[in-house]
Amino acid sequence: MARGGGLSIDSDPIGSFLPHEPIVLNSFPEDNKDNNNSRQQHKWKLGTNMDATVSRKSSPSSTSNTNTTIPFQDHLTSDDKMPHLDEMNFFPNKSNKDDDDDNNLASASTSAPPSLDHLHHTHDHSSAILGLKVNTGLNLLTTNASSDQSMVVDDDISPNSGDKRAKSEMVVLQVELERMKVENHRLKNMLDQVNNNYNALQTHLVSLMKDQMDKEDDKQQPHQVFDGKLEEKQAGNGGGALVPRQFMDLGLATNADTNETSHSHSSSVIRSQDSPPTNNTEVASKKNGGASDEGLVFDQDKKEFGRGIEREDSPSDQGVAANNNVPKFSPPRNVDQAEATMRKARVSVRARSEAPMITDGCQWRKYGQKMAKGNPCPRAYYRCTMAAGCPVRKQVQRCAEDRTILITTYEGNHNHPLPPAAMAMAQTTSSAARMLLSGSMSSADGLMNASFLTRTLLPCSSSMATISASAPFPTVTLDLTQSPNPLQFPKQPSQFQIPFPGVPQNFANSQASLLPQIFGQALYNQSKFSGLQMSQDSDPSQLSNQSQRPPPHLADTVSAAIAADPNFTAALAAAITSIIGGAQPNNNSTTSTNYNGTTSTNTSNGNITSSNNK
DNA sequence: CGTTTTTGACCCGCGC
DNA sequence: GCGCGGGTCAAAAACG
Repeated sequence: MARGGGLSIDSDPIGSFLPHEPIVLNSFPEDNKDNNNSRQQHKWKLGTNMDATVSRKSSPSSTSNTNTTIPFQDHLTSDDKMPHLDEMNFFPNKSNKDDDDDNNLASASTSAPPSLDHLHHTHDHSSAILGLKVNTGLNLLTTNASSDQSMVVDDDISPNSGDKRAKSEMVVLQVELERMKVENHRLKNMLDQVNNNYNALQTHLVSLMKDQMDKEDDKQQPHQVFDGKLEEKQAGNGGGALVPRQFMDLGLATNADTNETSHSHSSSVIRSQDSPPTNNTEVASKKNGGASDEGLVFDQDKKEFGRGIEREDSPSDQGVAANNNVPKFSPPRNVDQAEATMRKARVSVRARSEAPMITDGCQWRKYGQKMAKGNPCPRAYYRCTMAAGCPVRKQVQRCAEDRTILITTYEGNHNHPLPPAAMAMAQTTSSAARMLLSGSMSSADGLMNASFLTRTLLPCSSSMATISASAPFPTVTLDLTQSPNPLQFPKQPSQFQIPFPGVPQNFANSQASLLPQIFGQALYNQSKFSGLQMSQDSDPSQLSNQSQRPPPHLADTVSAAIAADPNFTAALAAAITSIIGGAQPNNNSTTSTNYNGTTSTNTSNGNITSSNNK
């Protein structure tokens, strides 16, 4: 049981909410400890999409679930065969049933798709139509459908018409020709449109696949990550104003890896652009011996586990070090030492749970346990085992004051795709870390963030999030132990207690695993907003003002995710979708903010403390 | 047999 | 320099 206990717990819940990715979720059998899980899932995901597309092409009617997309796929299909207008059968069931359909032509002729149908019929029953036209004059578009059959009969019955009739036919034919020209033009436009859609889709698909590839590359060449950082750092040193800061993005890699859409690029953008600060500047504050094996794979790991430079210089690095960043990196050994003094951002989650660990969707391996000072409960150290060399670690410890409270502290960013459940937590920690980091840029910003957090994210809770940048690591603490408080979540508790099908879980676990989602989203948005604000307003007072009145959309998003939807699954999905769909926050502007090392405390709620030491 | 946990030892940073 | 505390390693044990 204990073996892979994390797994058995992990196999779970959050994932199963996401309707979008049933395959992924189902692919998490409880006992499957295979590290390849996540990768496989993503393969499946991609494969599924591809298959779906193909199947739609081959047999449009075969798709069952994605009804909304079928028509579009059909368009694509038709578009593939562009030339055959007649095959653009928008109403296959009607096809050539004539009469009744013709009755609809008149009214339909004003809209494009029906006109196609119309065209169909004009080809097949031109004679009938002609007969019709003869009797109804030029009133083609309005009442021509009055009695199609009778017209045909008339045509048959009275073949011996005079010249007038022939002239009338000519006129009718001309008119009809004219109309068909218009129809043709319209159809051409439609084709163009469909074609454009198809091309857009194709482009999108290609870009997605390209992103996928890029992610793979990123994994293999994480040095890129440090590019921006170094440059920034050098720039900062050159300016003399910047003190080496400690940045880290928790879970960003996860985002990049798991969010298959436009997200991927954003993560790289963040790393290279905005973050001089952010980045995995996972400080090399660790001991030497720690580096051993894992450090060879990723720079992050080197930074994380080893003294960095030594390992980067080591031949074993060559594979990865082939990239051009190493030269940039090697010079500043001083920088590396300076980094050693920098701190790691951490995200701590407090939740009531009887379980030894909260559910976060990842696989963890315990690698150590220690008695921590001031706490009779031992602190356990876990390492993410979902991928070799994943630098993410977490500490789990029970609260000394209240042993029902489990404190889980995350640090590091995943270097592999994650299942939605894990992504949720990763996103949460990532967002929180980003927020923290952006807050650490300056006391003013930190103030804003702190205030923001409580006022927007947690309007009904004054003590659920704590930002503490105290030594040695800046930490965001998400306190999930109070959510059951009816005063704080007046009507929500039932939602958070929704049992997850097939996943026996206690309430605490639910909280621990779900609430972070909401936090994550809100924090994420908040962080985003923070960056935005910083880019536009540098006046702390304005920032404070901003913090006083959070943007409505933020509150809306959060509250919508939490409360609006009675089905928490949907709410969760919405939250995740929002996260995935949104662009990564761009904290670029914050990089110019000096790290002034001040300590400030926001006592607005008496719970938010943002302090930067050193 | 492979994987995970346990646990003592070790390393490192920090404060005195 | 020394001790303390935090964090990690790695051999041994345990487990499935």
